[in-house]
Amino acid sequence: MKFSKKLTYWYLQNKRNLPWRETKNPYFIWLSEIMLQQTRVAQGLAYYLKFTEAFPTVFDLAKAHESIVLKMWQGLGYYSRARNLHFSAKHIVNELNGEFPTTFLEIIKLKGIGDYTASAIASICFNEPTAVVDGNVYRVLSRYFGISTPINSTAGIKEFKKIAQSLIDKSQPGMYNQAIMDFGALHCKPQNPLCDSCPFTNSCVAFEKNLVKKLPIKEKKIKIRKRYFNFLVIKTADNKTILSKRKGKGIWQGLYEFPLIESEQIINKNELISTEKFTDLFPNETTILLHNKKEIVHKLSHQHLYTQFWIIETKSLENTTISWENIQDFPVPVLISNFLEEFQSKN
DNA sequence: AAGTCGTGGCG
DNA sequence: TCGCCAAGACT
Repeated sequence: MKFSKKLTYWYLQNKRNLPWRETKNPYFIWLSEIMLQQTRVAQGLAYYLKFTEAFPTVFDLAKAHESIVLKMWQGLGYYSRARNLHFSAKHIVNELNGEFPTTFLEIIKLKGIGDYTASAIASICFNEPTAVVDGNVYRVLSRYFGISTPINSTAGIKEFKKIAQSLIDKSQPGMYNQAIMDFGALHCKPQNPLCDSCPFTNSCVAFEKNLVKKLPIKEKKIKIRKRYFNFLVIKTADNKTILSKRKGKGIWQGLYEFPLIESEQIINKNELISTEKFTDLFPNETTILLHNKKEIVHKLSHQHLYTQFWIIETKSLENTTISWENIQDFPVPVLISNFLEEFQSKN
């Protein structure tokens, strides 16, 4: 039996019922695809429901302020997705008359949409036979065909896209694409794939050659950088604090945080108050208390952040300050959010 | 084109 | 514990 036919048969019996599978509205499909990039369905689902309720149309999303969008995205990670989503929503409303583009070549022009997402939207919403290649597809195809080309090499990306494109069911491309992804997610899993009950065992090269555990092959290992963060959690006499917006290209762009002093190592109170930034911020007398005795290690994909929260009590400040009651309105990274939850439960 | 960008779950 | 990796895209 043909690969796509067998896959479709499996899908119809095993597919997950997910809210974005009840629609072909490109705005909703777009939303779901962006949210699910490098993100598990279990984690993205609640955000999808929240977004579609708050922003039922692209116009609603476009007219929201970026900070509101980021606040709603808080906790989902990879925040450039939210910024690009919002940017493209405004572009669709202002430049495309509110109409979502209808072909792969037009869809992929949108900021934040690459080959995968353009293929997904074009196939699901507009029946265009463009094959998706995500982590699931790499795994299924590398195992089934016994391909050892690294999936994150330039050659591998081209090779797998070509094979995926050759396999797609052109009569139902949207269903086929979702079928191969669901098969990878539920059956041909990274660890402990269900080979015992697999409909493809009689033709799977990896199964035949006992290579299932070795495939797919991914090259390079990421390097993790250690950083040492000191957040200055200010409490003035009139119950205000300072948050600043992260700018530039690094982590958490667009999110807010307490004034940050980064150091080369873990530092103590004396070392903290002798830094230039500290004396700039607090020329006057302050009370300083280290909130967490042991540094909090926050792990990102490429960085480990060794973090200390310093509680600083001072009279009042000339800098722009915000009220502690309003702090929950600001989009913050999980590291800050976790601190706030614990800190405010005690105060 | 190799590095960067979050967070959480799993074995 | 710790490494892997999850509906990738951008620079």
